[in-house]
Amino acid sequence: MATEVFAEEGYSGARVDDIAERTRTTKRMIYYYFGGKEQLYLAVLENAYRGIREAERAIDVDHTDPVAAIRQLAELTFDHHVTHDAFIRLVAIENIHRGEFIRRIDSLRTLAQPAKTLLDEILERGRAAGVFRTDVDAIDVHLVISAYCVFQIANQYTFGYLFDVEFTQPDRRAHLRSLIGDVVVGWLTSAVR
Amino acid sequence: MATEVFAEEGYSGARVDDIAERTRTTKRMIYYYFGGKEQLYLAVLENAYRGIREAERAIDVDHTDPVAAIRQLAELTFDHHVTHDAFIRLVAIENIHRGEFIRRIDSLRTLAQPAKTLLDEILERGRAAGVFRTDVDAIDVHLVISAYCVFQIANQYTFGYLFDVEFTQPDRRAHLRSLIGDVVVGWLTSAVR
DNA sequence: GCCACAATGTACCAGTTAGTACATTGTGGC
DNA sequence: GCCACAATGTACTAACTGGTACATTGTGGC
Repeated sequence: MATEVFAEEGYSGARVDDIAERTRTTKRMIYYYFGGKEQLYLAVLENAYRGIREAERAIDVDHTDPVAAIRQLAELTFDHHVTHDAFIRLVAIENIHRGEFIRRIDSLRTLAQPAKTLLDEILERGRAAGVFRTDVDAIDVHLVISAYCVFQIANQYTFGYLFDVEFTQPDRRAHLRSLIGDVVVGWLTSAVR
Repeated sequence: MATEVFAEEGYSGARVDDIAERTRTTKRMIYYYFGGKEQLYLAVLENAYRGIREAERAIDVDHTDPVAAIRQLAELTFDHHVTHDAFIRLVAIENIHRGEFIRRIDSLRTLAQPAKTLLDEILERGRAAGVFRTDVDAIDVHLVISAYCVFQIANQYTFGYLFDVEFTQPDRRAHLRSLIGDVVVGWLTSAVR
């Protein structure tokens, strides 16, 4: 699929002929239906984000206990990233291009809301129960969780090589998974200095 | 410089002619001294890592208080990443290539040690003082800090666009900077569940 | 001054690649 | 069966790009 080729090779590295061959169509068809390489990439990017947000909406955390809920959210987000590495590669590529393509896809902005709403709700419950610190908002938490989950996939090669960590080994992965839960719970339940 | 061109355009996106022009030499010279595009990229990568590790060694945290020390380390690492975004872009590119180039530069592995040693020492002091949790090692902490600091630069365009966050705005940056300190301190000083 | 060789300039090539012109084939409506 | 037009196949090109052949110039040693 075109997604894989772009995720694998980057925008300039991806070859339209290559994509045509792998999708068992012809380059002629790609130009007929998409218009050009750039539009194809835009379609791939939009499609990837749409798919990921769809999957994200399935993340349902229905604990009454906000501490358990936030831990579960962190760990499910972790799992989610592990199973969508092509998407993460695509996002990395898009950031190399300073987001010049994604900025042209207006429809994606609204897709980010569900994640934020769920977090808002958990945080609010935790604050009301007096177990969460009060100087943290949903974006902060989402940033911390995303950063960790994305990094652990996106930068596994350089970090793994330099610090001799095998990110894909099951034991290691289980450790990494519980780690982000510990980090977020420990942080949110600590006192405001 | 060649570093900038690779950081800006990626490996396949970078043009040898372009690099030649910007360095005010000729393509001929690049082939004469480096041998080819790939060797030039390897030299750029090695050079970038060497520079960053050099700068990292200057991060000196000499508090007796391990809590203050770890916060300072997190915040200095944050500053460090803010000022070295070309390096971060290069690392992102290298990870897109699954680290195939960096793996050929043996000399880089040993450079990662100082960061780990410093962390080991702070953690040890904190555990001895009974203020840090005991189920965390230096790599864990380094991973959490790196993930956050790298992400906040590397993914600023997509995350910023989707969640409407302006990462470069001074107020925002100050908030992000203290945030990683809060996260790490809150986490490390929390109880092991 | 001259030699050996390092450093550099010039012009080029062979392979690749996004994109297209043009011809041909399918197909749904009547 | 035939028309209009959508869908597809074929063959091409113009521009680019990494890499090189060959000629020329600088330079340190004697």
